[in-house]
Amino acid sequence: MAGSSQSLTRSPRPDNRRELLLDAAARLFSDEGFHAASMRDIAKAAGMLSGSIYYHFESKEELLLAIYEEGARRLAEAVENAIARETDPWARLEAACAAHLGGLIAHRDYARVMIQTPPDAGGSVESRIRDLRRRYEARFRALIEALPAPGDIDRRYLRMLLFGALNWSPVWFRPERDSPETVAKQFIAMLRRSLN
Amino acid sequence: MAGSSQSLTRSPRPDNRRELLLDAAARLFSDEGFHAASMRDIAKAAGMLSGSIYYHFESKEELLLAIYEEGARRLAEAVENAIARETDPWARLEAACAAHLGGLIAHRDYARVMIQTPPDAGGSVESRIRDLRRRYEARFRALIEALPAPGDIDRRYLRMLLFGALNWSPVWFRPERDSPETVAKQFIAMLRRSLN
Amino acid sequence: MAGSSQSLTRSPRPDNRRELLLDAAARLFSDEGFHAASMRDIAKAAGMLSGSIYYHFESKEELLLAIYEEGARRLAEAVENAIARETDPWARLEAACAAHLGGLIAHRDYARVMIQTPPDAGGSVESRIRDLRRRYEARFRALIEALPAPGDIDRRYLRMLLFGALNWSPVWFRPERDSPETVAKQFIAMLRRSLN
Amino acid sequence: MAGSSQSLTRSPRPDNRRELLLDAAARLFSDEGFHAASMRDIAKAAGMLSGSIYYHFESKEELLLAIYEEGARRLAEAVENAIARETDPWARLEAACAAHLGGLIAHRDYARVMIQTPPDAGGSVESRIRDLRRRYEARFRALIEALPAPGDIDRRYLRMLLFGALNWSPVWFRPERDSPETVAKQFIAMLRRSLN
DNA sequence: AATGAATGAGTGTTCATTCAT
DNA sequence: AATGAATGAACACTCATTCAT
Repeated sequence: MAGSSQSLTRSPRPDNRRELLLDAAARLFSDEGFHAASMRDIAKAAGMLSGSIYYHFESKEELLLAIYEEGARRLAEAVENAIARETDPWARLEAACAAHLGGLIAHRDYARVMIQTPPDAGGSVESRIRDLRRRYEARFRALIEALPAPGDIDRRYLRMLLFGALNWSPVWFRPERDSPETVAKQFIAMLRRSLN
Repeated sequence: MAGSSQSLTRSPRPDNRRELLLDAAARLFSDEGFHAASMRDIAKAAGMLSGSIYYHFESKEELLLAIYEEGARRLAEAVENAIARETDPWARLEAACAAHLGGLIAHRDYARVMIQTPPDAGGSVESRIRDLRRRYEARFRALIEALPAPGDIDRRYLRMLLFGALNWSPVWFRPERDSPETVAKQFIAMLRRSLN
Repeated sequence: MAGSSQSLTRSPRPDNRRELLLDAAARLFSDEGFHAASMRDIAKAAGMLSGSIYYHFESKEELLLAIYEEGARRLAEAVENAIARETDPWARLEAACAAHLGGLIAHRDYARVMIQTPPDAGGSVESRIRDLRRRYEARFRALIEALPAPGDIDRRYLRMLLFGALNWSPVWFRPERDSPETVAKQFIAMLRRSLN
Repeated sequence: MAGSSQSLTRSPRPDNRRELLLDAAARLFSDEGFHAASMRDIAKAAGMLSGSIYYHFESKEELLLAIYEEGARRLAEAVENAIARETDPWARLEAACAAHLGGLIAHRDYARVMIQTPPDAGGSVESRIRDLRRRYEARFRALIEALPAPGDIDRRYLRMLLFGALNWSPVWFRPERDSPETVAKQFIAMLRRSLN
């Protein structure tokens, strides 16, 4: 009785400490890089001491992995929702690009961690991160495969051109200047013509 | 006989220690990142002790800057030579791209350090690095400005598309599979059509 | 029995780690000088590792400052108590000198750090140390100002004579040979006559 | 023939490099302390590289010893000349004090190194430094012993009072404000009265 | 008489991590 | 769920010193 009433009155927020920590880490990882951001700084930004992080995460690398997972989940969800509304292959690709770019604004820190983290970083969680990356990119790969009529253009280089541009966008994208839809429309417009 | 010939070919370390150090640092910075690569590791890779580095470079950041400078110098030289041979704006841009991609193969570590180093990293040498980056990118900016007939495509997004693809290329470019000339030709072909 | 008494006397390190560290640092700073004493040595003398110091003190200089503060606090307290018991200006000055010399015995290491640390040492904590020094010396300055009848003697040089002797005393003072009261009485006797 | 003519034309300055080095070291030792002053800094201040010092001095400690010796020599010479002109014991002591204080101005860096160097610093040259110090102080000890009529004042404390004041004088002595003769006259005036 | 280049131990400090409480 | 306190290895960097030239 006492126990149940206690569990009802206490802690109005279930596990928001983990989220807080994730947000703080995402910001520091994306701003300063994985190695330059210290557990102390992350803890301080989340309002706790560095040792306390280890109640929520086993290690710094697991923290990175969790951010990567969360970032991939959010971006994938946005892309999924966007392409579900379109049927034309080019429209689907453009919607995916717009959703990806939109995700960079909405989830800036998580997205930048995803993109900046080199494929060989992360030590013990390296393979799991590579998996997430591959799975996320697979969506775009499929969307490009679904395009009609390659013509004399190698589909692979088309993919690399688009991938590169999307992944590099955090460097130059400014929400106050660029809109995800406009950028996506322009990118697709340039490439679309090359396949007709 | 052996003695005299030896005295001619002697001097096992004339003045190439600085270069050796630069090469080792470039490899480690590009493989593991600036912060993850330690001065001890760099020194060991160059066959000396960590303290000895400081005879040649004032700090780790100065080492990074030196690599950046050398990388920018080599890539710029390659690009300069390439575009000097062409007059047509599109041909010049394609030659520049091929030279840039070729430089990624010839000077892989230096080039990757240049590209991976985020614009806000580097502490005290940050501004000098940003300068080098800007100067190198200015070449491509000029080449794109020189293109005829923008049409309904925003030149800025064309530049971002190409920049992104070029800068991302170290991630996917494999010399045994991709040739700089082929990639450049395909990239330019895709974009050229969009402006006619 | 043994168990319960043990649980009462337990806690081998309650919160005296900071004090322990301060004592160790004071001894090493006073014996070898600020620069010659290493954080590793200080830590070892306090029974911990060098990194552990930084949980208690932000830097070596903050450690110096803390010692200086503690030393100044103890000496000032002793002097304050001593002069409070006297009303005659000369008796007050003599009591202050005796208390100062007595403090050199009771808090030898702290006092020697105070006196040996040159006014221009200490880097970032320099100004705070200078402040402490000035405040401590102000007591003696005031006591000397309160003396009657300067005569043809410049009060400033009287102060310098006494200051110098007091500050130099750690060099020659030996508790087994000199008593604070005797030394103070002799010093004051010599100077008192010069003002009548 | 070639040799002798060479030795005549070359090097118009016989061994001024050693002096230059000594001056530079004295300044740095006195300004920053023995441990804080590095051989690199000393060398740079003397216009050479750190390794070159070792042609002139066997070690950093030998450099310290040399400065101490030179300082003691200069001060002793000044004191000797000064007391030779006086016959009255008090006049001789006052002349010695004035000469000592005058030496602090004329040979500021050397004198400060002498006074600031704690008796236990210097490692292998420690005993030789202690010797020099003792020998210098012996002069003053003898001058005080030569004073007439101790009265009820312990001669030892008179010596400590004067020694302390003289040794502490670098802390407060400012040539633009204090003259060696005035300070010496005032100091001696205060003490003289106490022995009559 | 001095240099260029290096050494290896040492500096103060920070790191991710642990663990009893 | 988090803290206070510590660990031990690592960090970038500096040190006095050496030595072939």
